[in-house]
Amino acid sequence: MTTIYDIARQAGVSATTVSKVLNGYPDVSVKTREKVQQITAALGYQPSAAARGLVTRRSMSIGVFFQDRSSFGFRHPFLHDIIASFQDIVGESGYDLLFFSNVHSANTPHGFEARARHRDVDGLFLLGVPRTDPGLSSLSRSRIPIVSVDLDLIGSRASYLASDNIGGARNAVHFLYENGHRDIGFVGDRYGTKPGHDRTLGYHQALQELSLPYRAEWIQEGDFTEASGYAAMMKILALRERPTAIFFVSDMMAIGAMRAIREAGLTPGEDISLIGFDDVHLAQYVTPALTTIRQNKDEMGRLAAIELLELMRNPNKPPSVITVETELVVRDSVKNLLNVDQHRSGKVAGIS
Amino acid sequence: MTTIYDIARQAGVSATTVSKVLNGYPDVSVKTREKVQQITAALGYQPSAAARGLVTRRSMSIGVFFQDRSSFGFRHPFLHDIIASFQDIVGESGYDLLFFSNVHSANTPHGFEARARHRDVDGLFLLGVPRTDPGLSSLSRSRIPIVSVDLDLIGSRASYLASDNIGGARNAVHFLYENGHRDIGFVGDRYGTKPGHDRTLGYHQALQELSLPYRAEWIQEGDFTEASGYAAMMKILALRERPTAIFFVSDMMAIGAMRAIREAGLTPGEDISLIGFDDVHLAQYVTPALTTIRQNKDEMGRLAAIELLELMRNPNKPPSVITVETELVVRDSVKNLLNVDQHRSGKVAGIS
DNA sequence: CCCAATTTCGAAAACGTTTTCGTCAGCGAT
DNA sequence: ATCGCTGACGAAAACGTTTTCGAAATTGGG
Repeated sequence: MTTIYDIARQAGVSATTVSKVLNGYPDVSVKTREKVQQITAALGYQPSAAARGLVTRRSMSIGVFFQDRSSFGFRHPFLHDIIASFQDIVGESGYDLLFFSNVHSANTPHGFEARARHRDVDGLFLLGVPRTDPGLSSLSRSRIPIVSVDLDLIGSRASYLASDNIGGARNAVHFLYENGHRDIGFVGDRYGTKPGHDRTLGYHQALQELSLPYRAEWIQEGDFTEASGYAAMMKILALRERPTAIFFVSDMMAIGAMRAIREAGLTPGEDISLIGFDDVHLAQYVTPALTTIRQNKDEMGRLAAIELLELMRNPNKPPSVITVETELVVRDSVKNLLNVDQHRSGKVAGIS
Repeated sequence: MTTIYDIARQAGVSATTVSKVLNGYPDVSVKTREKVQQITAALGYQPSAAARGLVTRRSMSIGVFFQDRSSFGFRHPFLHDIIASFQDIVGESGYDLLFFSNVHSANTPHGFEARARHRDVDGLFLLGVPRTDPGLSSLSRSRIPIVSVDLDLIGSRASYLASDNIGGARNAVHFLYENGHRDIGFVGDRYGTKPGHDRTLGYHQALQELSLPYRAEWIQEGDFTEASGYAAMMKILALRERPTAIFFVSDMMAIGAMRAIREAGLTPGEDISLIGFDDVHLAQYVTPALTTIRQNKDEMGRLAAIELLELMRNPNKPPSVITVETELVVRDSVKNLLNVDQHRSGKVAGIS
């Protein structure tokens, strides 16, 4: 390995001086500066991150705890998009991303915090970690900057970011209402995730705001997967009195429900209207194309990155709760009960 | 930070001894060993990866160069699945994954190799890197273990893994043939990626094997995206003599083509048969459900991991070329021209 | 020219480990 | 008693940086 000493020798200066030009210190003459730079380039020298990190206590890397297939066994492409956007931003500031393996805390005896310390990461990004994970408690007391998404982690240096799930859910119900629907069912989240909880809240709020009746038999629960949406729909289809529209807390469940509806000999979007949440890639390709509440993934990643950068830069920055707006995407899966001459728009509203 | 010296002091031994018990050296008595272990646990001590890495020259991390939106601007969920599977395996051996930011080598002046050296990664995993990237040349000469997927990187320590793209493409064409199709079009890859190239090769081979005519006007090119599939299909639809079936080198292009076919007033899977490649998640939800050649993502990740682990463990291991088998997934998008009483299977062949 | 101020440079300590090698004690065999 | 082993331990060097602080060299003002 070529070290700082090799350069020093060739340049006829001390290692200290080399270090200084590499780090942009001002107290070195232009002449030696240029000489050192030239030799550095010629040798293709790269500083050792380990050695540097040892003394600076920083690694220029951000630790990521990312539970892809969460406890209920599905993969959420959604989170990948957030991460990609996140990395774009922090990458501009020179940070690389360290993805911890074996994320379930069972395998990481000392929990998230210890592993972060071990690697000397400068910050932490949490996605898809179940809020019940016991390893989280050590994090809330940690002094390492953290941003988590969809996980209401509170701590002195931990900010938390999520879509406006309550507002989004309310918009979904209001949209159905505006299209003449009064009997509105709901398929929620069995696991009590934070987003699931908030969307349920939004549903209930909207019901109240619109003076719509709460019908327990129209409420089902699922686990965000296509299969669970199918199962939930089956139960609703078995009812003698059915809702005219249903709000699903995830697109995949709505898509599963479409299958159930079709199997019952009915037409989704015609006999029963559906609206989802997320706007997964699939939503626009399914028939009928799914009307949904889009989560702005790029914006989520971007804001998470900006927040974490700021937390890392400024040790006195207090944590925040960041909410990013959702957006109604109208496609073809909810029927307008008021207007006969409704037109089905094949276009995606708001897509640029 | 609690260091090895803190433990040593409390245990009344030297730092050397502590280090030895932490690393399982045999020359320490059971008594002191247990004492040290107990104190270590009590203090929640975690060794500094930087300090350790500085002396051992290993980091217990694997660098990942992963170009998500590749030069032609699409995201491939496919690669995420491979990475997840890869990480599961290497994680068992204690490796974490370091994702480099700013992957396009323009931003990484000294290229992949220098960045890997900088971080002291023990191995490298490459996905989605265009084979034209100038930064690759330094890698082929590198002595750091590398596994790349879909990129025929050769080097003394670099193995390369891909689906059996030739065989898969041949199977696709043969399957169309078995269903009575003789006029078989092709939508290939404009960018000359290695997989695209191999699938084109497979198409040509199959044509020869089956003594089918090569019709230049039935060959189009795209960039793997839905939009480009749509465009390619438009051109083919404009022809006076159309093929009865088309093989697309990616599912997304086939899905785009479906849209074009429908807009032309025809029915995909009925008037024109389609077969794709990849088996993306979407494929089973689109109508008609897309018949395709599945790439075994889990297996790819798993084999890549095993190969890299072995390269890292054994400095003398020669590199290999690893091919993983594809699998025909029959759905509803190719019509059987031979049998009138064909049955459309809604089931996905081979899904567990 | 002299002194003070300013530039420019380098010695040395520090960061937290691992690893080599030597020391020392104890012990069994002669 | 002596010798040689073995088992247990520690001193010290090394890994490649950064950073502090003092020394030396240069400059500028009078």
